[in-house]
Amino acid sequence: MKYERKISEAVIKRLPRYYRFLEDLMNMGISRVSSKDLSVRTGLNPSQIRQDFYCFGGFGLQGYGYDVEFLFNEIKKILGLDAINNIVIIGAGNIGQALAKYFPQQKKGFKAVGIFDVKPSILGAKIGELEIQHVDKMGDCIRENNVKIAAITVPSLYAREAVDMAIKQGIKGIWNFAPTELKEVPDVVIENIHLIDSLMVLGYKVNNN
Amino acid sequence: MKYERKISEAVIKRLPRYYRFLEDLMNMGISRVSSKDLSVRTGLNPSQIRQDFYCFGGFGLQGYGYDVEFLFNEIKKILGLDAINNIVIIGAGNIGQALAKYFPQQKKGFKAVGIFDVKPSILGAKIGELEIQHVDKMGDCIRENNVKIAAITVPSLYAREAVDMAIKQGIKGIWNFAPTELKEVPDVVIENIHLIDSLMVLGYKVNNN
DNA sequence: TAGATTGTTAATCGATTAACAATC
DNA sequence: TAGATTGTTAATCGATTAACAATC
Repeated sequence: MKYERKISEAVIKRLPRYYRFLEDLMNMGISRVSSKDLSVRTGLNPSQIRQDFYCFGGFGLQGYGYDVEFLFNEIKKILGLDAINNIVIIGAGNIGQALAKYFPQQKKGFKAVGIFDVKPSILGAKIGELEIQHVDKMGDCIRENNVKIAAITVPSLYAREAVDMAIKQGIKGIWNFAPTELKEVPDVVIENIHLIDSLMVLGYKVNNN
Repeated sequence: MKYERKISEAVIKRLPRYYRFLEDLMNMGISRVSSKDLSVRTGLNPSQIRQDFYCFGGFGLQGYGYDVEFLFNEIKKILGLDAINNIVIIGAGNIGQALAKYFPQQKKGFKAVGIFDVKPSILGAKIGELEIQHVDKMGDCIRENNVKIAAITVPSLYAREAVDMAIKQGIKGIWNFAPTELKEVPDVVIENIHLIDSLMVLGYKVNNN
């Protein structure tokens, strides 16, 4: 079965983009799309688009194209967005609070179920629907809500510690916002959002265009 | 001259990482590093590291390695971090406010000099050192501070409009936080931070590990 | 049926890695 | 000088793109 083969990172990274565009098409009432159409809209090569879907067995019909809703739902399933994905946020600073407000109710398949910190002065404060709790309470929250993903929004210096703690409580995915490289841990996946890095790349391009 | 050749995207994206590691080395008082050392620390292949620096003419000494401070400063110059890079933030929602607090005073070479919105109820509010101003004032701010980069943190629906406005006022780089694909504009560089996409990729990996 | 467009293999392209001569 | 490690070219690998037979 095609699913068995390892899907490359490059392909996975394009899936959310397809997903977004297909959602737009659905909202526009378009029910059918060809790889050529999608190419024009996404800027990707039509061969690449077909190749990407082919990794999962292919979702189209020769001579017709792709059914928008069907394709949308297939990608939804692949990305695991048909289930509830609960996340916890470690660190209730600027970014942590912004995330807590951003994922209130299963926004796009993800939902923040807890935000944690250690700073006494902010414990108990309400961020949207959530209350900032002490990290000591995190283990319970993770187990009760079957949480697999933790967003790390603490200062770099404490990132390692926060990650170790999260993994000990059963977390399998780290969404890291600290501008530091976290050491790989077996069976745990790390996805970095290095804002500064991204801004530096942009700065370079602006100055060298 | 080597600088003239087009540097690939992949190389540029690794530069901030080198920069961060070299800063760490400096803080640890380490003055000399080989590509093999850097390889162990960054997880990158030593050949790749040398190849990357070779793109810019090479910064090392045969039989010795690289001088940490020299290399750090060269990368700093390449990334344009030896100058002040002012940015404006369009959209004073959760993310916009978090960014404004994150770049108060030339943090890592970048400085937010203005944050703009249209919502009357929040205009005038202080975010750290900055006051939320109406977007009508943005043009003046961009010219006065020679701003080249705008962070877009408005809802997707208004992203296109915000970008057009920014470009009209002379912006050359768009740091886009709206979960939408912006159409390419000649002479303007776009760098996307698609938080949802990143989280979806993480979710996929967690479920398929 | 004829036309369209996928699924799938093959070719190309670019990025990563290996190798080693140059040289400090 | 001998050892180390870069600069630089060559080989490998993987991702992208092209081509076209299959088939709706």
